[in-house]
Amino acid sequence: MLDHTYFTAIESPIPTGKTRTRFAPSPTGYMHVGNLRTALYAYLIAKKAKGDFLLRIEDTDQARLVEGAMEVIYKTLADCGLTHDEGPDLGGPVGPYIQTDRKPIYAQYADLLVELGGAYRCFCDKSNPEPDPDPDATCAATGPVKYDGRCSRLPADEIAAKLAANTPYVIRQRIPEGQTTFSDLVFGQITVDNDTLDDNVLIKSDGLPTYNFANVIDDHLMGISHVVRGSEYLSSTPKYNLLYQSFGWTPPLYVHCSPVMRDATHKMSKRHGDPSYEDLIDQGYLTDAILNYVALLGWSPGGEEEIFTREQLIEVFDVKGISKSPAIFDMDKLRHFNSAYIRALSPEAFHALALPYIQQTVKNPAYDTKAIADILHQRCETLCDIPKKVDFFDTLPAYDIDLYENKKSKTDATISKSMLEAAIAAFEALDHWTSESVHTCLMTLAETLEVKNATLMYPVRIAAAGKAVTPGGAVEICAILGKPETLRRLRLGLEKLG
RNA sequence: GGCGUGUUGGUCAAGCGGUUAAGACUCCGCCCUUUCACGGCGGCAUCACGGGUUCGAGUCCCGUACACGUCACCA
Repeated sequence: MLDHTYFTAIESPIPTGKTRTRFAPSPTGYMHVGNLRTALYAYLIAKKAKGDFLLRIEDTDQARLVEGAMEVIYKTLADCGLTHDEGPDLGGPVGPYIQTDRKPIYAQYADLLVELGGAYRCFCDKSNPEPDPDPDATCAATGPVKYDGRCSRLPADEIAAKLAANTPYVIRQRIPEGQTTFSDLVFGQITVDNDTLDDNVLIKSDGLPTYNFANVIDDHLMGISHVVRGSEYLSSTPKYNLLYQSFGWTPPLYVHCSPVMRDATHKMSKRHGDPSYEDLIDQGYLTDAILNYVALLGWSPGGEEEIFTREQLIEVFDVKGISKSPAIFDMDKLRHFNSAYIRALSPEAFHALALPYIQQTVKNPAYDTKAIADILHQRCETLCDIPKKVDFFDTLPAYDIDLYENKKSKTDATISKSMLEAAIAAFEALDHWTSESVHTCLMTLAETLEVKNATLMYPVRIAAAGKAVTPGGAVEICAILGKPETLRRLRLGLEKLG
């Protein structure tokens, strides 16, 4: 006989009606973009309702554990500001928060469920084949391979005998006849015939629960109000609802999210080389930009505004805006968000972020990295754009003289030559070398020469940088280069022009 | 194969029986300009298909196609 006081004792101390969501990854790999989005939505739902966001680790598959995966999860959540209120590291009122630490709890509830008639012990060992290498193909060819349920019909004395003989067993869910309906906040009401459902294993022979069991027990005991997860669980949700019914519990609200795709037919995946959160960071994307973009992938705020801080997202987020169809991850749009976030940074913040990238190609300590950061600030989409944009500071590239030919600024080799001569003369006479003085010097010179600014500026910039496209104009570049180096490069240009 | 779900421009998407079918990204053109970028203006381009229901359908119903998910002692 089961001790029912045990269950009352460990029933959740969380007040009903409180919004609580959870992010429940299994530590099997890296944090892909879809995962991050699920975590974000769960966080937003909780915080919008002034509720709790918990972290639970689903590690019941001992074979798939990956070293270091937990650290990636903690670090990503922390970096993104998706701070949890309860979790393995923080503890909390409904712990433990790691499933393998909850093993005794599942065993108790499994026994209860057997007693309640919602599950049965299965002694079949034949039904433990090696994992099918290609279950999809098998099902397509042979149809579904359902367990025949023979152990569900075992007489009591036979069960007792097997138990007494220590026969290993699993616990399977008993699926009743009829139909099961559940409601999802994104997909609406879904009904299935119970005969399409299998008597799934709830407790494995190693005594650990499967996801199918653990998620129900944990979500209930932890007082989870909204279960936010990927839409791959849509098909098994009826089974979970049946479990809630057997226990006499109220099921949570479901929020199933469609996947983030790499193209029309494939999910984002590590195998295809799609970037994880960490990869994106390495590629020079800002956390806030990634978060903002990911929030909008498969969710629409309704209005025309697209840029939101995390705080604004909490305010504006609504489950109603989550879309049912999958969304394709668009790197171009991420770049757009990233450049907007970079431009919105303070000059100091940008300099701090950009410095290591600048130093990849600008090693000459004479150059003012703050000034270089300033000319880059409004001009890069990712931090990784930086090194090659400023590589000309350390070494003047070998450039071709037709670079001097430019229609818009009305320059060609001949005009450029005279412009450089004039600029060199003016610069030689310039003692005080600052951005302002260089600017005044050049502007005055253009006026004296009676040419448009571009006609003078263009050749000076080409000679100074040796590149057609540069961050900043002639003035900024010359100012950073300093007088001697500017003059050296301008004279070199003059030489080239014959 | 069974079951489930989805389908508005190239991409993200708004739309909730009557709209010139929003907006953003991309791309193109123009303006601004010291190259580029930023910014401003403009442009290309969409309701998967077929039947209904209705005075009227992207919007509701049915079917078809296609796609995805699921059918593990994985989650």
